[in-house]
Amino acid sequence: MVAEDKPNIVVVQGPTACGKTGLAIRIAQTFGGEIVNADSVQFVRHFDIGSAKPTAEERRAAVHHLVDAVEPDAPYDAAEYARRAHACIAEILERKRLPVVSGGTGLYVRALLGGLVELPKRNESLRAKYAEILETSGVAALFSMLEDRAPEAGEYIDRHNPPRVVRALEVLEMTGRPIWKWQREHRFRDRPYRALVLALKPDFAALEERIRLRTRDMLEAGLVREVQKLLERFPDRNIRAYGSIGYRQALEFLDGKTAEAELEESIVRATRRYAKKQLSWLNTEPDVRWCDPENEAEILARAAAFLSE
RNA sequence: GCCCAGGUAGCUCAGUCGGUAGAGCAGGGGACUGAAAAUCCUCGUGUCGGCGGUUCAAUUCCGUCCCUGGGCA
Repeated sequence: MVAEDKPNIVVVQGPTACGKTGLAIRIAQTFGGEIVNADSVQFVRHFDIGSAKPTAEERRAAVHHLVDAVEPDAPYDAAEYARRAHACIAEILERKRLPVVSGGTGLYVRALLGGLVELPKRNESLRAKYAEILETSGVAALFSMLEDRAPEAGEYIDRHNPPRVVRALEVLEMTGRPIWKWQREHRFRDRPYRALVLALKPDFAALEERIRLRTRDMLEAGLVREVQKLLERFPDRNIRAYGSIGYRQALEFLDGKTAEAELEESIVRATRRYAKKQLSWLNTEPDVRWCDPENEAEILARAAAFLSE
């Protein structure tokens, strides 16, 4: 397949609250596109207020896909996301429209644009076993299980990082080969699309202000009530999305661990830290084009140029 | 006014049987291939409330003053 045969897509990335949704909508309207969400929390149903899902008005302004795409208690991950997104993009292309991927979850976008290693997906029964070891003996015990079978594990795997150690063990068990060998052969080298990757870089002080306002809006819109209702329906606290920003803090508040006066501030802090991490992730992503989210005209011009090349 | 407990990193606090101090959180930097709004790594000089005294040496002991809680009047 030569480069010219690959379908065009536009990707909008950037830190949380920087205006991705608005810009994606403008791009979709201008070039006849449909939006494909790339945000791991908006992906989940019923987590609405805290994930800043597009409003009804925004959804009218442009078609949105992969928002509310999985149930909170269903297993999902970056690979599942990528599968769904590829299918979704294929349908949009069928309709002769432009896919506009928009969202802040760096790994999801990377999985979409570069692919993940083709490996077996998470194995729940193995994981149940590992989870028990983790609980009773800690990560060190899990890591030494890994090291026993693959002595060079320390060079490639974060020994204190449970998710990494678990996946490495799981892959070793299922494929008989260390995960890093697979990864070294792959290196996100799939290139299914010809993508324009726009990374929005806002003025940080202005972003902090937007984060504060947005957090206040979320609380006023009933974030805490949303969490209470979610708990009635999904009482399992291990549900992934409960750990995400806003939800985690609201849960702590409901459990009496945080005073009401501190709730807003704790969400703002976590959000700001997250924004920084997103920026730092994008710094090492290849092929991103940085742009100023305030300069919509320039962004549209870049997209137009890309599409007519 | 008297009694008690405190005043140590931005915050909450530990500690030094006298040799100028350390955790958690916050903050900075970084990593990131099926948990990714997650997870992990890394970075700690601050008149140890002020002023005196004892001592080779005081944040640590003594005195005094100031401040904050709580109790008794």
